[in-house]
Amino acid sequence: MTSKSPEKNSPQTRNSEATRRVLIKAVGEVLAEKGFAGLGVNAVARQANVDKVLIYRYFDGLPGLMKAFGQEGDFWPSFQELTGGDLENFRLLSLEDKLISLGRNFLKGIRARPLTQEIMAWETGHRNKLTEELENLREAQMLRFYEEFLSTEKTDIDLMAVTAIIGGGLSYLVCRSRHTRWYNGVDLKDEEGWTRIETAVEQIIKAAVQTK
Amino acid sequence: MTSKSPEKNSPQTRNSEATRRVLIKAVGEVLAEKGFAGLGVNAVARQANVDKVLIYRYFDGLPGLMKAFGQEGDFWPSFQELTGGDLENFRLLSLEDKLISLGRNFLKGIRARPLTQEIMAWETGHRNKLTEELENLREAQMLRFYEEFLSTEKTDIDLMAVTAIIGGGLSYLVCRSRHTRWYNGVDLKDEEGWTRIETAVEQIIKAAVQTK
DNA sequence: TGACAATGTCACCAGTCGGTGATATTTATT
DNA sequence: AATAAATATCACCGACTGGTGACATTGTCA
Repeated sequence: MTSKSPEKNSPQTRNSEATRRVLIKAVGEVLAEKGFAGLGVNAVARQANVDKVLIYRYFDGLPGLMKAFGQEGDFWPSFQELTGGDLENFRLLSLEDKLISLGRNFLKGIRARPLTQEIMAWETGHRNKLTEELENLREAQMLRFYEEFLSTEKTDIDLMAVTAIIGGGLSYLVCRSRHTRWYNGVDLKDEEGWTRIETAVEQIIKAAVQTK
Repeated sequence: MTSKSPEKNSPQTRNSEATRRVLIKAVGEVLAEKGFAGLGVNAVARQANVDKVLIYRYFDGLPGLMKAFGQEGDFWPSFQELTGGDLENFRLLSLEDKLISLGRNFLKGIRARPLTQEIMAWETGHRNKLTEELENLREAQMLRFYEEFLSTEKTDIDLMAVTAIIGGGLSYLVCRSRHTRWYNGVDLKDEEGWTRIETAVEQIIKAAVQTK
């Protein structure tokens, strides 16, 4: 066996599949550390300890790498999370209880995903392969959820529009809470503020559903 | 030799106050054209047709200039706008009608302010002198509005939290609509989608207020 | 063994960024 | 008119960016 001669610099793994994975992982790391603004070929390559030219070779540039990253991750609360774990049981709940559970679990799910928050925040102002990917995932999942659990419900209100406002509001507040304490007199840095929000969501849903 | 490019270049106004104004105006222009990501000393100075060193001299750097910009503009819907014009008349409305009017006018107000949208979108993910300034303005205004028109109302629901969710939701959807068509099955690029949202807000408010 | 593609490293490009020190020009004061 | 202060311009710095072509190393197959 030839001398490995690794003393020079990096361990040149010579394994394209592994390198791909390292690069994809590095995207998440850079995103977590520097945020979207710091995400570039140089930063990612540095983080992966790999030459940046490989990003072009393997992913045809940063957009391609971002798309690959988007397809790998656990970015949105799953049906399991949204329903509280038991899909069949969830199906038997009243509309009111379904929506309350959905709201509460959605909030919990995105609050537990800082990376998703970063992406959502960026998504509000920009568009790229990653945000596109994530957007498609979310939209498809939301519509599937609606089909699966809500489409048979009889109601006078525009369920999709109402959940859009509430879901958007929760996303907005969660994103803002990362850098801003107060919104409309609610303390987003304190757990008490979030219970206020959660209670308000419940009140809204209860009231809206009763409207027949 | 001396071949000084005579009037090829700027009219060196020699008027610091005017230069200040030109720079502040340039911030808005760059923001409108390139967005926050393209906002830097070089870009602003280029837009203002002024040397960038003046940004440091007059505003002690970009943050100071951004703060000055934040104090100049018309970024948030005024009380006039939010109440529909007639403050005294507004005061006589029922809580339900007050909130519906507030929601509708708030939506209208921010949809008409692309610069505010850009700032809000940025604010979701970052923090700087400008977003701080705007944040303070908004928070103060919202609390003043509450004091002035809503604090005397008797209700079982958490008015501030509910309006935080709805206001946040509307802000989120407006910001997203600039780059994304669909959210939760609602078409944000079509006026019909916005009437759905507006109707949903009304329904939510009506229902929530009835809860006694 | 030799040939060759796959894989990884390196050096360099032109462009932009924020920032600064030196200098030129105008205006106000004496 | 002489001088000093205010105002604006210019040239340059080091650091970083996205991107590319040339080169070195490895593994595989004939």
